[in-house]
Amino acid sequence: MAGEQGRDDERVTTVGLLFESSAGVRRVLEPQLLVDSGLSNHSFDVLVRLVRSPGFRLRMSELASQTTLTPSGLTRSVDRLEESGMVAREACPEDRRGAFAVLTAKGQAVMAEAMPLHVARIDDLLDGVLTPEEEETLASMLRKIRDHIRGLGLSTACEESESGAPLVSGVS
Amino acid sequence: MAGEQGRDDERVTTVGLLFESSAGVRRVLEPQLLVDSGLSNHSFDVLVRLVRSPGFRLRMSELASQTTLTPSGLTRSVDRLEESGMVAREACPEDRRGAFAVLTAKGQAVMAEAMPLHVARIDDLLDGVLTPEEEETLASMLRKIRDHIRGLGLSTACEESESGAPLVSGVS
DNA sequence: AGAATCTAGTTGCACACGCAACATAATTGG
DNA sequence: CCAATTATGTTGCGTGTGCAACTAGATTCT
Repeated sequence: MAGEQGRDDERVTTVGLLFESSAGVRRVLEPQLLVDSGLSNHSFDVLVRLVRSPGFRLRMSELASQTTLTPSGLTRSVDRLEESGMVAREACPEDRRGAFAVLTAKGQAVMAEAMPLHVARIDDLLDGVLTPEEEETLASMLRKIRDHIRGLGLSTACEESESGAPLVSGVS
Repeated sequence: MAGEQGRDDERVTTVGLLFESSAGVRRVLEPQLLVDSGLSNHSFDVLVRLVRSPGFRLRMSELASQTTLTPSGLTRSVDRLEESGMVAREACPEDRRGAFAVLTAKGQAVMAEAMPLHVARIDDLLDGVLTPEEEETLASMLRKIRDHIRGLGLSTACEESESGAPLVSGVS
């Protein structure tokens, strides 16, 4: 079963392409973002979600599931953002174990400056590569993939028992 | 230039979607890959390039530029693969500072088992999300992006002087 | 109500990554 | 032919990340 190559292999390639292009875009954009605004990609990601949220606030868990970070990574990321004075933690009145991350005035100012710069960088990078319709198509496909993955068990994985044990030789 | 929101913002979203879907796919696939074959995403990536190369061999630099790793990261990655006995380093006769990474018999065996499993995992993940034509379209767009980025200065960045200094407040 | 279970968020730990500096070898120039 | 420059690959160091274990608060069940 599943021994041939060809159509199956295309999917591996597509996934590889997804990783490659994502990493490539990131490798180009991240240093520029750092120079322009002093922000890492992850920090920017967090701040973007906050800017777009009503009241500039979001629950930690919500933030974690929206960004590409795990809860643990998000905690550290927000720690750093808090140290920089761009984000503040606020207790949640209804759920005393929960916490909001809220954008401070400084955070808003930073983003107000960072966004146009970043948009310009992206334009520099992407102009002439895809037509506007292609970009739209790309976005819609990526959205489908993302939504599908979000629909799976994001938090606690449960269905893990179909193949059981490590099948490949002993690899440490 | 590049100050309004709207169409410009779409691109930010598209790039965000690229990061998100890539990270999401990876978060799902990587643990499965580890259980199935004992390989990390990066290791698998390296091995795939080698499997597809004539003589199962590739120069370190070539490998670095093809994968999502920096030369430094690749060195460590190949170190680990070498410890596991899946890859061996071989001196390059024509260029005595260069090195080949070559797949050992064990490495080939591991990949022979890992590939079908991984393909099945990807099928599980992606089936029903995109039509075959959509997948093809997606792949071709991602390829365009990747190729465009590869065409830029991959190694030593040179054109970095258009905006000069950090423009946003003092952010540490 | 009280115990068991579950959820939100944080931390210890180990590990992998990138950057910058380095060693070594090839290439170019005087 | 020997010096300066460039290219290949590896290491020291700092940092960011995820996993698993943990604390604390909510929820459910009897």
